[in-house]
Amino acid sequence: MKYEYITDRSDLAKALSHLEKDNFLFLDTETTSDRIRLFQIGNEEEIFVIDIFELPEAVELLRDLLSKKGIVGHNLKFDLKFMYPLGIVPYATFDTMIGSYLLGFERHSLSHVAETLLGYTLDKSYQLSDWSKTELTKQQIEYAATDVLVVRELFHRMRERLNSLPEVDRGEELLKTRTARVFGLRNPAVIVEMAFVQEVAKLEMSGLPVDEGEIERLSKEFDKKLQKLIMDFYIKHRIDPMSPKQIGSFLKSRLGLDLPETQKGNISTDDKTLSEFAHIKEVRDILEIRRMKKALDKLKELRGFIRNGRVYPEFKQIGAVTGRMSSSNPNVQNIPRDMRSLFRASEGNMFVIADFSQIELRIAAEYVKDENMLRAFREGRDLHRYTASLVLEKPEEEITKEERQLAKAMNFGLIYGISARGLSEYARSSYGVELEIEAADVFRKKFFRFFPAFREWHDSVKSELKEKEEIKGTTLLGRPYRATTFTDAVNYPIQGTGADLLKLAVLMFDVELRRKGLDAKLVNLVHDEIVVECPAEQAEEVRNTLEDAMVKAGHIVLKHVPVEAESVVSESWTKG
DNA sequence: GAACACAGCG
DNA sequence: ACGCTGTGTTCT
Repeated sequence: MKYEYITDRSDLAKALSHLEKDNFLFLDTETTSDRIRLFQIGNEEEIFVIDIFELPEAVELLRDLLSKKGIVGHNLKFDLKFMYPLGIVPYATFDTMIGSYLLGFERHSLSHVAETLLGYTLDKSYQLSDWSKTELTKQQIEYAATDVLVVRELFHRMRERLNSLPEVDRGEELLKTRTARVFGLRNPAVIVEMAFVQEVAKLEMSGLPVDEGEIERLSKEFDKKLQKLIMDFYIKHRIDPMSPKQIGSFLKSRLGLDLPETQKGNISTDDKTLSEFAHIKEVRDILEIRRMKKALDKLKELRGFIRNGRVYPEFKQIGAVTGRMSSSNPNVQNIPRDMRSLFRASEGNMFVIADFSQIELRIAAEYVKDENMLRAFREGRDLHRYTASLVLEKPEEEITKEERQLAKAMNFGLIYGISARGLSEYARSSYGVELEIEAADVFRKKFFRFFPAFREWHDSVKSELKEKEEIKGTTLLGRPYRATTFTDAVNYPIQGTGADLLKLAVLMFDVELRRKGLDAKLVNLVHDEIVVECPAEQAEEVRNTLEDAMVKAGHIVLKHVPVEAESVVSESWTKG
């Protein structure tokens, strides 16, 4: 393998001059706990291993060089988080780990992907070796260079595969972006994901500000209350209200309740089951204890992650098979709505919060090309109300709240792969609407009469799954998916297109921020919602910029249905 | 340590 | 009925 270990100033200048003609470079770093030790960088012919401990002045040269170059690497989020504090910001990114996700591989580490795509067996044992000592071993340096070599070979195979994905009829605008041009990419979803790597790195660095005092206060208060509730319950009934098993047998044999069984044959005591027996005092007590416990758990989780007034969650760029992100340590995508006021913009700043309205239904309408639903959206109707009026054959003005909720359950059913039993169940548990299975089936049939493209779509998915055991398709922006069940097959393209749209909106927002010289930070993303923190005096302009970016992204993804975004400026993560 | 139940979000 | 993560209990 051809590589050069650079510890000398004149060698460095010469090495970097060899890389100037390329549009993109292959890159990896080796780091100690807090900073970069080695910078491995190369083109198609050469690889240089630059020792930053020996040559700190390399940082400035790399800053200049990389500001004009695309970089190709594996899990670039990791490297970018070390590079940004040094002021090194690449012109564009291509991440072979993200490529692995997009191509639907099972495992995504460099060694797994190298094996899948190149048939290589990689030795990663040096990755965790000591990169802080003065003299690195020959093996360490060779290991460092090897990673770049592997990434280089991976890139060519991977680009070939990504560029061979089915063509889509939208997103042409994205083919002119820097990411597409620098790396020669043709699939709009791939272009979005590769560019989005930098957004995720910045998002993780920003963190999310919290009201630490309030979290401490509430923790103490809830802890006290919960202890008392548990103790009172135990004194009365001599069972642990935290144990579903004990609760199950208590409610069944001591109170004589007729509770259903779980899959494993246990007595079901979950919220949806117990809420039917909410007229019984003991059941209400259990539910109250559970609610309090949950709130306390969430507070405890948050508390352990606070560093100088913020939490720094980990975001997986492709956390779900559909392309959605996920968040952990702490998870900031499942904060209870009534606890969101615990997140407060820091001194002098405000949050700008925006979400897409009814985005998955709009996507579904466009995906199946249902003329009736598309028209309803174009006419600016409240779609749940409209559906209720069609199915119940009453004017929209006469639709009650309950009837609208029922229609909402039906509309959601479209996205999840509706069944009469599922609809009946969902209507009751999520919306408190009683609906017999027979009645649900009548509604379902009517529903499909009014939105015939959905019936045709569901039918064709079913028959395709009878012929083969899988369906392969793409989202509207060309993200590939593979489904083996009916419900997955109708859900993946819709949820996946939603993920495409959110990521595109964030990218377009960032471009506009830089153009306008605003200094807003992305601090959270929750599937159809974007949360930004910015100086209070810029908030209104940032709000307009964000909403505009979301709607413009909507126009790229959806051609036949309008996209609407709602936004607010707020001190805390709440509406208004 | 794995599997399950439960509960929060979109 | 689709997609997630965290906590705690129970089973092995």
